[in-house]
Amino acid sequence: MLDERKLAVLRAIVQDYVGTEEPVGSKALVERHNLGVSPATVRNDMAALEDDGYIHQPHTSAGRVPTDKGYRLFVDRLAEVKPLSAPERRAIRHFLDSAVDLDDVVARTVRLLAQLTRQVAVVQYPSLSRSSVRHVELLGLAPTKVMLVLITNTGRVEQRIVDAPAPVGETVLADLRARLNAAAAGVRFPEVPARLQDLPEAFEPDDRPVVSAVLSTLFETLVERTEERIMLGGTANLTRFGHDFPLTIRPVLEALEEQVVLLRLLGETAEPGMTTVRIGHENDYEGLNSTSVVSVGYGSGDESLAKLGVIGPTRMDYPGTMGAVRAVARYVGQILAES
Amino acid sequence: MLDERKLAVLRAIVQDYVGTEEPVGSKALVERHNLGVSPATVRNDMAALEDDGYIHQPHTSAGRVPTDKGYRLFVDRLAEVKPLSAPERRAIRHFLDSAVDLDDVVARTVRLLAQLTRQVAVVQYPSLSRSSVRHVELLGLAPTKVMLVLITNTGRVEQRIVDAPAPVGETVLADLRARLNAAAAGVRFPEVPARLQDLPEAFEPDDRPVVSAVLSTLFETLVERTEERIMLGGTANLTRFGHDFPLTIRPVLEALEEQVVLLRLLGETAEPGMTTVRIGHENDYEGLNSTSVVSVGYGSGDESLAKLGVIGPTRMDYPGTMGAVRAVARYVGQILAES
DNA sequence: TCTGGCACTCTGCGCGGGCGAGTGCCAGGA
DNA sequence: TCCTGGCACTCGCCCGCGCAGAGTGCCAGA
Repeated sequence: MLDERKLAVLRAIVQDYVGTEEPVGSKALVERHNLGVSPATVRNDMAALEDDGYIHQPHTSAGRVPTDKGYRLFVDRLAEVKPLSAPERRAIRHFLDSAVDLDDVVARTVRLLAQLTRQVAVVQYPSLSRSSVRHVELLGLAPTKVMLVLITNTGRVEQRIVDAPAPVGETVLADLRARLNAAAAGVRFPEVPARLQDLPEAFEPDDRPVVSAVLSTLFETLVERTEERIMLGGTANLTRFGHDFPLTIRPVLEALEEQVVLLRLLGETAEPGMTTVRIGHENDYEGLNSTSVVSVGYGSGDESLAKLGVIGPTRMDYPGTMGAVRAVARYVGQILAES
Repeated sequence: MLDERKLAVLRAIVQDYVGTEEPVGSKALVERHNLGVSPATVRNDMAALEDDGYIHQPHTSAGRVPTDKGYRLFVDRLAEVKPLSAPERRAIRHFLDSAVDLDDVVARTVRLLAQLTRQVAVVQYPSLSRSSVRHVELLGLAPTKVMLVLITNTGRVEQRIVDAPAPVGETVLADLRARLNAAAAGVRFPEVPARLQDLPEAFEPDDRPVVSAVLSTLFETLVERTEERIMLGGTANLTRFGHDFPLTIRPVLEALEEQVVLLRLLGETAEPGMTTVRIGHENDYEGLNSTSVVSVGYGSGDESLAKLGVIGPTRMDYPGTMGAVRAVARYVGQILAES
């Protein structure tokens, strides 16, 4: 069905269209790529490609534009990931090395990705599922209010206010604090609930509701905070999207405001280095039907901590973008492993 | 120079233009507002207003559009801040009440502001410099390493590692923790050093260097961490900006990516409730020449903790926006005071 | 000082024609 | 069998034209 030449034609179409943002015709194609055949032949191939749904003609007398399916084939079989140049790699390395803390690493990564790809960059905070509890602190703020402070072995601190169902005595609080730390200190997040589930029984029946309230808040904190945070940047690059502005850009901006959507977009976790490309309608979210997402897992060592990626028009430079995303992910992983 | 009627005309022009987004002519003006005079009279007034630079004519045969100066006059003398409706206030209250921690309060505030005003919302995290100490926690990590956790009355948490000059015993740590909290709890940051300066003398000479090390780290934390954080949202509302899209929106998006610019935009701090409006060219930043910023200080009690506000086109509903911004600021202040 | 009338200006819009890019098809040649 | 050159055709884009409508400025009169 698709011989070598047809694939070459498709590749050429994608490349040209990405460059010019205009439908590409048979004549221009043979001029810019030495395909070794005449425009007429290319036209036949194009007709075949169109029949198979890889390209599409906006109007009868216009050139061809790749479809989502066409981009998909291009990404899967035709594109070679373009590695970054040595100076670029050095710049990345240097830029990330000067980060002072986790927030800074993430912020810099976002900037970097946005600048390199000239698209919208999204970076998920490293997952804490491998973290463990260093210390849990409880502070009575008011008779029925307790502040819970969780300190992780990575130095991260999370705090929550617990509304207790009954007044909490200072002795109970101290007891609970001691027992919590005895049972949970050094334990990895996912295992904490199991270690603590019997804890309420160590207390007087009157105090158990309070203990349970504190515990459930703690569990929530362990789970929730872990995966949720995302930072994004480079939204100004959306202005390079297309000429038919507001309609294209609005749903994208709306999507970007929803953490949930962003998280789903980055997709299920995968091994570090595993690059995922979702093209146009392959994204569940409707507003992103004309965008593609290139994402990759990053992590220290062989375990994936989180994902990062970029969001851009389906008409994007896939090889370049994939190269940049991968490179950044690798360096971020290294930085995190070192610190 | 500007009699009552001219002011009424200006007010009417601003109101109509904000509503319709189209230059407003004399005839439409007398039809929609009962000014009690004929279009011809209004035209004369308009000519005068234009001479004084309050309004402007895009083309010879077009209606008038307010200038920055016109909006300024409107805001200063003609606009009455529109209070929110009772249901709206209830909704705000309810929405903010369900926040679980500081991050959540800020995030919800941003969403709220963006939705209420249908513009881009910006919320600065409560500043540390005006906060007071709620609790200081010390954790021995290693013989000569102590983690210092500072919890502020606004729910913010800062942590530092202290390198002690000598091994620190658990009893000393407990003693220090107790004394620190006794002396500093509830005290405003700037006054903390004075309260604690004699503290080392309460300890054995051997332990004093350790105490001093902890104290100096604490003082540093109080002062240093001025790096103000900002959260923004509602960027999708930018798409309602104008019809001449990319050119208007791009510099705005670029500005919004720069924390520094945002901080400058919110401006110098002021008392809580003090509403500031910067119109068009009154903003230093060039890219925001066709936007206005409505900002207000918020805080618990009578002291301003930080600012929040919205950014929108100069052609915005100032009374409504100011009302919403003020109301949200007041509620956020309350929430922070309670927690 | 306000009003009604009048002439004038300018933008926006719809219309129609010409241009050009690009196509599909076909017959001839390797 | 596959490629090529040629040819007729289609259709979107651009340009210029003219018209309608909104809005103005000015002036004379109340």
